[in-house]
Amino acid sequence: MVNKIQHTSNCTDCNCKASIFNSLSPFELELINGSRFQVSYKAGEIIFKQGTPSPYFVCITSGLAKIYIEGYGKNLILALIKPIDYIFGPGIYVDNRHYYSAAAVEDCTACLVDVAVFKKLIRENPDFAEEFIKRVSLQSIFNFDQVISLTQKQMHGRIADVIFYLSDKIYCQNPFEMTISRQDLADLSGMSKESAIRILKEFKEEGILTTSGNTMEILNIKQLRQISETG
Amino acid sequence: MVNKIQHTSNCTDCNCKASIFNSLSPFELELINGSRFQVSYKAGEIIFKQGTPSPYFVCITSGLAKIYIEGYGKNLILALIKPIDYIFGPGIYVDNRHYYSAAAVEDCTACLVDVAVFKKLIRENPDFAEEFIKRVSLQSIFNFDQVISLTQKQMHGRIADVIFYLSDKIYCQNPFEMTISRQDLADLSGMSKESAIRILKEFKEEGILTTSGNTMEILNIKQLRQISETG
DNA sequence: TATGATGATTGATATATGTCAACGAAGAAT
DNA sequence: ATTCTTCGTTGACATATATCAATCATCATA
Repeated sequence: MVNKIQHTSNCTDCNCKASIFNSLSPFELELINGSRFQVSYKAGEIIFKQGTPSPYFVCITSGLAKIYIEGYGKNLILALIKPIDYIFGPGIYVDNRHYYSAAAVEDCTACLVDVAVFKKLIRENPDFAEEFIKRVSLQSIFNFDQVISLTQKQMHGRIADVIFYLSDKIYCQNPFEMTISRQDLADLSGMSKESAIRILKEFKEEGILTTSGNTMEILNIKQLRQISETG
Repeated sequence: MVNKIQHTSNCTDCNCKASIFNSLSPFELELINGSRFQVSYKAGEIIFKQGTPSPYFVCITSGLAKIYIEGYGKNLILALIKPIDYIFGPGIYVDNRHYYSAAAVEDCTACLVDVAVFKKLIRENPDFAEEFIKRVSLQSIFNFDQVISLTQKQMHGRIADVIFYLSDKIYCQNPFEMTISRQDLADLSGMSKESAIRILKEFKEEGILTTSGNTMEILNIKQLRQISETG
């Protein structure tokens, strides 16, 4: 399932490293580089499973991945991860276990870095530590928004939120190609696949958006925003 | 609303400081002490509001507080905070704003510490930084459990989860005195107050728990656990 | 071309849950 | 004691949402 690939370059020269690494010195980057290896995943493959040990810090360098909690019979997607971004879990500083699973949505390549090296740098480089805490904080804030959407909005509002998430944060264009499945859409918005499809259909009927094949275009952003805000 | 109170002691001798401060030296504690002041809140009073600047790190030294997100028409209680625990928000490292509100559920006293001092110590003391990250991580893990409960369990399971939270984590005894309102119970479990009351009534009818006045006792822990797990 | 397999879509139905309104209880204020 | 206010409780009802089953579309494979 996991194919190790030769190092294609080194971290110092890498132009696709996550922004958090900007706070590292060349020497520190070399440390990262020494423990790093590169892996590729095919769409659908699992990167790691909830509950398993967490020896690596995962940085997605191409493709699209999802992180999701395996709950009671269904999954909740916490976020989609695109390049250049990394996946870290709260377990790293608790019991070194994953508290969610990760899987490739599109074919992916990733750099894996030894967690011990990462933690060492957190201790030694305050700028790096601050960047890390900042990143964790941003993720928390995002999760807060998500929880409020999931627990206090009805299905229409939740789907609207997810569509904006895809358009604004993930694909970053308006007619965009949905590389996630309807099930993923449902797992992002905390509802059944059938319900998600029905809402999408209603949106199409009302002229709020169109789909053709896997391409989706938001036609009436204002109205969709309205739906998002009125719950 | 907020009454400043004289310092009753100093941080070095304080026997009610949060465990994270154990990693600080006497000198560092003195830094904290210098910027610290003590405040008391009456039950119901707001400690800080979502959206406002976040100049202090708040440590609850007596009483019970709640942190909650003000959403669309209703609130979601993220956690109850009891002594000796502290309230920190993700905004501290982002834009220095609060991303949730805090209020006293019971009469409370709290120590407020300048965020700048706190951040300075995070930079200078790696043990302190690690403890902080660990604490943030634990909070994240707790939030994950909460989100899954809220989004994937039905009302009975959610109420069961909240009752265990109160009994095991907050009041830490089995017949316990509920100092939170029914509305708080509802805001903890993401449902309407009426629904929360109805579930409680069913649990009483089935002999799972009893209430008299504000005292609640779980009679059938096994069955309640079962309800929590089957959603 | 035929044949599956997988995912997307639709319809019918049951039910979990919120909303609204009324009422009761307990305490605070007059 | 009386009034008022807040909180807890209950019932009736509407509806948001999941579930189940069937059909359809698409694509890989024989």
